[in-house]
Amino acid sequence: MNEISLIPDTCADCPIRHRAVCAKCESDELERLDAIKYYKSFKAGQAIIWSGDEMDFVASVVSGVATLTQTMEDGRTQMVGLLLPSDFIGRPGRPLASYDVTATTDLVMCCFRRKPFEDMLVETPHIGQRLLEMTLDELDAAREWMLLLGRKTAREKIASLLSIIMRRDASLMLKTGQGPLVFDLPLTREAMADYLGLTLETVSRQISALRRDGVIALEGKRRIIVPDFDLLLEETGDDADGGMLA
Amino acid sequence: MNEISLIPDTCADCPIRHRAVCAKCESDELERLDAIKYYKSFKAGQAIIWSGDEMDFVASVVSGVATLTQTMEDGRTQMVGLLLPSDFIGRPGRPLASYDVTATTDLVMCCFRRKPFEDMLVETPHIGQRLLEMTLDELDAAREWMLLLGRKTAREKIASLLSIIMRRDASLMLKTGQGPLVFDLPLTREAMADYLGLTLETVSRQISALRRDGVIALEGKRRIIVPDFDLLLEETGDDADGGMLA
DNA sequence: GGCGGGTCTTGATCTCGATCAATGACCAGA
DNA sequence: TCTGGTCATTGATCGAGATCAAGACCCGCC
Repeated sequence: MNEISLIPDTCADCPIRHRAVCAKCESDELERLDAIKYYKSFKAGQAIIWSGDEMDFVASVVSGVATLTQTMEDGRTQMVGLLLPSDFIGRPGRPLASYDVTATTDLVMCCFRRKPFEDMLVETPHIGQRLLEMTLDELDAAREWMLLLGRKTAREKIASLLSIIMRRDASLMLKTGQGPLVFDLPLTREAMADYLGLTLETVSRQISALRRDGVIALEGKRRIIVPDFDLLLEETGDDADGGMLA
Repeated sequence: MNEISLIPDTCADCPIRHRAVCAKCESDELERLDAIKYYKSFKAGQAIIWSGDEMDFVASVVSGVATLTQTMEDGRTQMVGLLLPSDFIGRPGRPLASYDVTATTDLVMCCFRRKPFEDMLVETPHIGQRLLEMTLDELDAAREWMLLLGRKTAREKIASLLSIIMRRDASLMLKTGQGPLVFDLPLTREAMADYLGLTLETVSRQISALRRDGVIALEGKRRIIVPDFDLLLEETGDDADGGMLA
């Protein structure tokens, strides 16, 4: 039950050491960060922050998956961020949260008290430089996502989401021999719908359709098997070369 | 015909001096920037950059409006950025353009040669700090945009776009007496459709509907008159307080 | 002053995904 | 073992926006 074993003893042991906001830090900078940081764990489904909450910290996702969502007055919900290990939560200089943040799997965060973090942002350039890189990457991802939301069909949206999740946690992915790739969806059908701008029924139908057509196979509800990754890519509507950024 | 008169003589005269990437620069930093900069003008409709092009500069929009768009193989197009004066074009460290950039009005850009700009980014923290702020703002805007694309109705999308354009160039806006606000759309119906993830026919129909319902009035095709801004805001689907970021 | 092309509007019809509704699968707890 | 709850699937029908099509408006140009 206790997830404390997943919390790294030192930054050197940290699974996101080389990809998170601290990636460029020297050991003296890490020591300074160490003094203002603490770990926090959440269970799958638990709310981390509500939009409008006061936020006295910023954080990195150490393990697990969280989502950023916006909700309209009448309840319509859109996911606007999918946070995987090493991703950053919060905005320096902003005291109130702008989005709802929810853990969709069990999750560990490495939190930094906001004020001292902001001071370090000014004083130690490595953190600001890394945060700029990460923010530019997120902006690129947001722009791909906008193309998906505005112009892709439901089937293309599902195929795109599957390939995005596969790519983003490629390191954690289970490989079965040569070809087929296996991974677990960290999202419910409803969360997938909120990501894609669809209803959960349409998500379910399109997953069934992709299964019928042999593009994917299922093991239980959450485990996806992709026998041929190129076949999945063709269904995304992206360019053959992945439509990825040059 | 010659737009050269719109090019500022010195940075002190520059209309975007206090909002662009150079906003935090001291005079010595401005001098360094000055040595690597040049102005470039474009006519309405002209392509500035194609996705995949080599880009040996980054730039600020000085005056006019440009768009960032992505196009799928079959021609489906989605706008992913609307660049108004002071907005930044290009990504430090990236030699190839990721998006098509097009001038939708006559436009002046202040370009910086990329390599020396990247050097300054490392050496003078003010530029990197400002670029980080601007990028975080763009990311917030992209997330609002995702909510619009994924969950808003066609009518809400149009109302949202109108209020976004009004807000963003509020400074340039023509005020007629007290209440009614007047502004010119810097986009064709087709560009609006690409912004909103709609067809141009639907854009046209919804604009007509908002006109019929008295939410807006038209003067020609491009000039919009808003008799009551609150009425327009109600049509956007956003929270009463603008749904804006805390 | 009429012609041609770009831009915009409006109408008729179709279709994809939403909505409404029922059922199934799975699991934790009584 | 049964029960209630969450999550997912599938079917029937509806409707917002896409698509196809026809004109209107506007402006520069020969």
